[in-house]
Amino acid sequence: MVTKQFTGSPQDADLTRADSLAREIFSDVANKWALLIIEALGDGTLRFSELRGEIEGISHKMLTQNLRMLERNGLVERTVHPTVPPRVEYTLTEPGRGLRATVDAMCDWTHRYLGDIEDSRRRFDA
Amino acid sequence: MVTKQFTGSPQDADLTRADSLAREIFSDVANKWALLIIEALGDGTLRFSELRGEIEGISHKMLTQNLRMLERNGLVERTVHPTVPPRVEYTLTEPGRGLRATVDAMCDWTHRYLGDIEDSRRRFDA
DNA sequence: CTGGATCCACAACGATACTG
DNA sequence: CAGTATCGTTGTGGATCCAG
Repeated sequence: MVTKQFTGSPQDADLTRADSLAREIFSDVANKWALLIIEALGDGTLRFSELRGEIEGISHKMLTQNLRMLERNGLVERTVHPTVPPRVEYTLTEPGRGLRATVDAMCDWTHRYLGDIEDSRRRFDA
Repeated sequence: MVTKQFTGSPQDADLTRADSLAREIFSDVANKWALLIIEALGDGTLRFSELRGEIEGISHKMLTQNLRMLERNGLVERTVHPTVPPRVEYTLTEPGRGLRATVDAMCDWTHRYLGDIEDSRRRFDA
C-alpha cells in the first residue's frame, strides 16, 4: 500500500519513513511522461532526439526533466559518448525494466478496454 | 504502444483515432491520484469520506474530480443511497479491477526496489 | 545534439463558502 | 455527507535563448 504515509502510532517511525518514501517514488513514477518514456525505451537504447521523436507531443523540457528524474531514481542509465556533436543514449536499468513490465500491462489494459471506455464516456456525457 | 498518436499515412485514420483515444485514456489514468484511488478501493466498497481518510494528502476537490473522471471512463461505479445524510459508495467495475491489477504490480515494484532507488538517489544527489 | 536557464501563460490545486 | 462553485495562489509546462 502506498496510500498511507503516516500511521499515527509513534513507535513505527521506520515503517512510516518507508511508506513516505514509497509514496514519493510512486508520485515520481505515476505520471504520464515518465511512463511513456519507460514504454518508449522498451529493451532498446535510444538517443535523446530519438526519444523525442518516439513520444508524440513531449516537449524538450519535459523530456530532459523526466529523464533526469528517472536517472536519479536509477531507472534509466545515461551514457554520454564524448563525440562532437555529443551523442547521449538512454537505456533501462534492471529496476527500470521491472517497472516497464507493469507499464506494458497498463498499455495492454488500455487497448483491451478501449471500446468499453469509449462507450462509457458516451453514456456519461449524455 | 501509446507513445504515438499519428502515423502520417492517410489511410489508417481508424488506427490513429484508436491511438489518440488510447493516449487520452492513458493520460487520464496515468496520474498519481487516479491510481491511488484505484488502489485504495481494492475489491471493497468505500464511501467518499472513507476514501478521503484512506488516501493521505488528497484534497476534497482532487478526490471528487478524479472520481468523476474514473466514473466517466467506467472504472468505478457510484451508488447513491437516498438517505439523509446522503451515503455515496464507490466500487471498482470489471475494467477498473483490471487496471487495479496493474497498479498492484506497480506498488509491488515500488516496495521491491525501495532500497535500490534510495541508494541511487543518494549517489545521484552527490 | 544535448541540456541548462529564463520568462511567462495557463492549468492545477487548496481553501472556502454554499446547496441538497 | 457529498458535491459544486468561486477565488487566489502555486506550480507546471512550453517557447526561446544560450552553452558545451
